[in-house]
Amino acid sequence: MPDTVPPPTTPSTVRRTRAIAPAPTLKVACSSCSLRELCLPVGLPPTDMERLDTLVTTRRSVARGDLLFRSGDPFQCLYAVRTGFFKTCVSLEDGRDQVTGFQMAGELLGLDGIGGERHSCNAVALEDSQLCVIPYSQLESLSREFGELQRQFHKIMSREIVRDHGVMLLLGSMRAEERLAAFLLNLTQRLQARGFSASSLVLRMTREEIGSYLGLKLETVSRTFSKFHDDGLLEVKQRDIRILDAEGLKRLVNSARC
Amino acid sequence: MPDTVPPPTTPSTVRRTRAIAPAPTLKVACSSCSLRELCLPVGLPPTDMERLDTLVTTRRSVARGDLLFRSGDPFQCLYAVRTGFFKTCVSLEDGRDQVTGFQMAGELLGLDGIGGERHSCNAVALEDSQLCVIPYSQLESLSREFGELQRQFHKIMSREIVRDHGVMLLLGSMRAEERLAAFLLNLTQRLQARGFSASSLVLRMTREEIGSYLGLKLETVSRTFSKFHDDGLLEVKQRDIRILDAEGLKRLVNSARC
DNA sequence: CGAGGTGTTGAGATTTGTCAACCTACGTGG
DNA sequence: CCACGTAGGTTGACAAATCTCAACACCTCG
Repeated sequence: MPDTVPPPTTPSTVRRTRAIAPAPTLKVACSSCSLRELCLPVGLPPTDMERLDTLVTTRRSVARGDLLFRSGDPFQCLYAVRTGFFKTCVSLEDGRDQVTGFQMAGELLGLDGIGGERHSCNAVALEDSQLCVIPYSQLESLSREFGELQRQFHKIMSREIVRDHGVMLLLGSMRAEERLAAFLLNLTQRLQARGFSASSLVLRMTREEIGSYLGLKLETVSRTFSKFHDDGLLEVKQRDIRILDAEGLKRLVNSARC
Repeated sequence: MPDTVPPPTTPSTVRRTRAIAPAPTLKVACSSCSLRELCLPVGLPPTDMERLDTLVTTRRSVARGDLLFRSGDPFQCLYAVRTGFFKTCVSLEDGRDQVTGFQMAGELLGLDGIGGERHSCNAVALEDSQLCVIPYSQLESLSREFGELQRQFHKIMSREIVRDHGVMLLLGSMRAEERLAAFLLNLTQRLQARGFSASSLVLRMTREEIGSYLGLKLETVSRTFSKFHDDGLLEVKQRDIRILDAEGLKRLVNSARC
């Protein structure tokens, strides 16, 4: 039974293989992880944290372009991004698909799989990445023991729902410029929380992937970038973005149609 | 402290008051509820079910047009729809808002509130409704005791996430006809699971609310209904819909752009 | 150095939105 | 019980946003 990690028997499935360090089984410890304030352990008391260290013991590396899991795979683990960057996407039979999110360090992947015991989306690494593996059944039992962990996990799921509602609002009632502005502000805010600059960023995804996430065609995304540039809001050099007028972007999102 | 039922002190807040039975505190029991196979208790063993009866002890009535909770309200309880129909919506400062879902019997409301300890959307009754009140902190402790309940609750949250991803797909990559077709098929499927006809339904929401959910203007929704009628897919008489060609609707959704 | 993936830009087509007029059904109050 | 007012629904004509198709530029990687 192909149960756990889908066997990369055919090296041809690995795109752009650039000799990723062979899955190091390093000592992992949430309690000493620099991401602990952005990840599952947020705010846990020391005792809970120690037990979490016993839960999260393995890592997994995924090379850029490779899948962490795909829709239909049996669900067993959640993953916390340690380094790197992911996208998740769902697809329709006819080939169309929709990027449902981009995940960076400290964010969880795989919550979609709990309900149906199979993953319902694809998770693709947009750069070489490392993840902490969280066996779900162990998380279940540990969170029966530790109320704070349970609560924290529920909060993470709830916030994912709220985030999704925000995306629906964006897709359902914003125009192209507002969508892109909201997207950039969201990205910089999350990057800033991770210690990066609030005003310059490197996009890890293509225009097409941004477009898919925002419900726009890649050309519209590209044009909107150009417009932002012409309006003095951004400096755009391919995937390098420098935000010149964050307030201007915020105004675009909020006071859209007065 | 206004803890449980918010005091309907000002009768003026109640629109269209048509003398709803004054919040009956009936004996409530999940174990004997006809909705148990569609609601939180799905698949729980008898012992867990009994304990659930001690958790869900109160009901709440909401008249058509009234709010169950609104964005910003402190979060304390989840709600299971017993009878009636709800919409949830999020709004932007500038007045625009987005319907994020429609909930019918057996479905849960309030999951958005766990993450921020406040509700992040409005829940509005689209018809006179009754709900079971599920105090969240008690659900937490009970689900630490009963693994099956914990797992069931996680599944419900996960499925909500998957549902939201489906809506993103709809909003991000489908055209008006596909969106409406997908919406109608989803509604009838859920109604059918509740013992209603698969081919005729009464919409509980306005064209504008459908439009908000689907990211379309009400005129577009109306025109699309008319087109479906002209194409022999539906019979439309205001809110009464009869589906004449379910296969045709499915074809619209799946094989959209060949 | 060349190839292929990615990004930009233009012109025209298409879909959806906007505004306005009008119709319909329902609930309220006379 | 009927008339009327109003919210909700339909339809038309036109405007605007976005998509489509196409050409071309750029950049990275082998």
